[in-house]
Amino acid sequence: MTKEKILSAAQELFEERGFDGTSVRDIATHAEVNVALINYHFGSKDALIATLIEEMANTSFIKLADINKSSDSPLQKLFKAIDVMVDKIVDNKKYYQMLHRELSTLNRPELKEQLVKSMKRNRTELKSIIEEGQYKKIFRTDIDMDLTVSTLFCLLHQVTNKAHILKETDTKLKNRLRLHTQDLMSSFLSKK
Amino acid sequence: MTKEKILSAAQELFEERGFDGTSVRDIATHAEVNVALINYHFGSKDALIATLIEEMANTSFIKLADINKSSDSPLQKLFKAIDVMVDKIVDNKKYYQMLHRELSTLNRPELKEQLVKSMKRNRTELKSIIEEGQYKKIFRTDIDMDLTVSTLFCLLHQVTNKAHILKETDTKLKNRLRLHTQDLMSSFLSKK
DNA sequence: AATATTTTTAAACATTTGTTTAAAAATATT
DNA sequence: AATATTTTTAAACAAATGTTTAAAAATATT
Repeated sequence: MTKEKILSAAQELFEERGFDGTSVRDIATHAEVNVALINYHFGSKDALIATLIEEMANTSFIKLADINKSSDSPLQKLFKAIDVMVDKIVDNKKYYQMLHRELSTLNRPELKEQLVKSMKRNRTELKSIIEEGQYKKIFRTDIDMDLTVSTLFCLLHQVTNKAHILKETDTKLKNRLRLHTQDLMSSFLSKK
Repeated sequence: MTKEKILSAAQELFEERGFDGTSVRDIATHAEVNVALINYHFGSKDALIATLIEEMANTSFIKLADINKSSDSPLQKLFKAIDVMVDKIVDNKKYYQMLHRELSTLNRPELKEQLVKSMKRNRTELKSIIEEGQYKKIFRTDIDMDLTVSTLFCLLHQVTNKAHILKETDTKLKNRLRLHTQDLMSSFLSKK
């Protein structure tokens, strides 16, 4: 109970102010709990962050494997993958905002590695969808695969940072993002 | 002399560890200067940051206006603009890395506003290039302009974060980035 | 019911933070 | 050369940080 209260208070404050910007006293106050309990239950602030990052690593994993296994065409798979990613990212805007913020701040390599690893799994799934399309002669092969996959991800994640975009309702935002991304990727990958 | 020493030490450390991660004593040591001189010359750490952000706002402005004024075709203009931006961003990787890191951390609205403003000028220039292409019936008009411009910028800026990409030489990196971006944008914007 | 264990509390601790002070040194002005 | 101003220094300051402590309270075990 206390542990959960601390964890959710920490997550909430971290999303808002970042790891460094949040003190253990902030967390304790917000969780309505004594300061010492954070160290009692987690050992240290760093350990608390590590616990939360483990959870983050799972949250940031997007299930694309099923899509990849289906019998859809590569383009259909790509579109479905974009669908799933757009939903997940827009539904967890604040979380992804924190993820990227901390990813560029975090100075503890093991924790960073954990986050990068979970994101890499998504990249791999997406890459194999595109490669299937190339193998089936539907997609161009003369592309920079690495930058292409990166582009797709950074394009989706950009919404978490753009204040003016975030003003829209989630439904509208999802639609815009989905259409734009699918349009962009299919224009780029389709053979001329 | 002292002021400059402090400023460049601060910039260096901020690029590495961020505003919050750098203490005034870090800066003083690195600049080989007494701690009190930071407050003597700048008033406060915050004022030092503000001074540096002002410089940053100028650095992050990329001169695209000349390109826009030339008699090139919209596609040529777009390609030239990408050229210029790729050069600037790759040549100032660390700086842009800091820019985006702090942009998501900074809690002082006036400073944030300053940075956003200088970046907005680049967006405006790029938008007008694309709009000219649309007006001249060379580019598609059924696109999400806002997301398109955002995509272009986040795509270019992504290199500052991807460790595996940064291992390459600048020349190679610039080439890859330029080719990929130009390819992507022309595939997307060209009418079918 | 008595005892042992776990959890919570308020207070203190040691560091680190940005900042100020007051004297010393360096430089500029007369 | 004497004086005034600016710059630099070492030391101290107050506030905030993460953490520990030792006693109290709550809970579990016997």
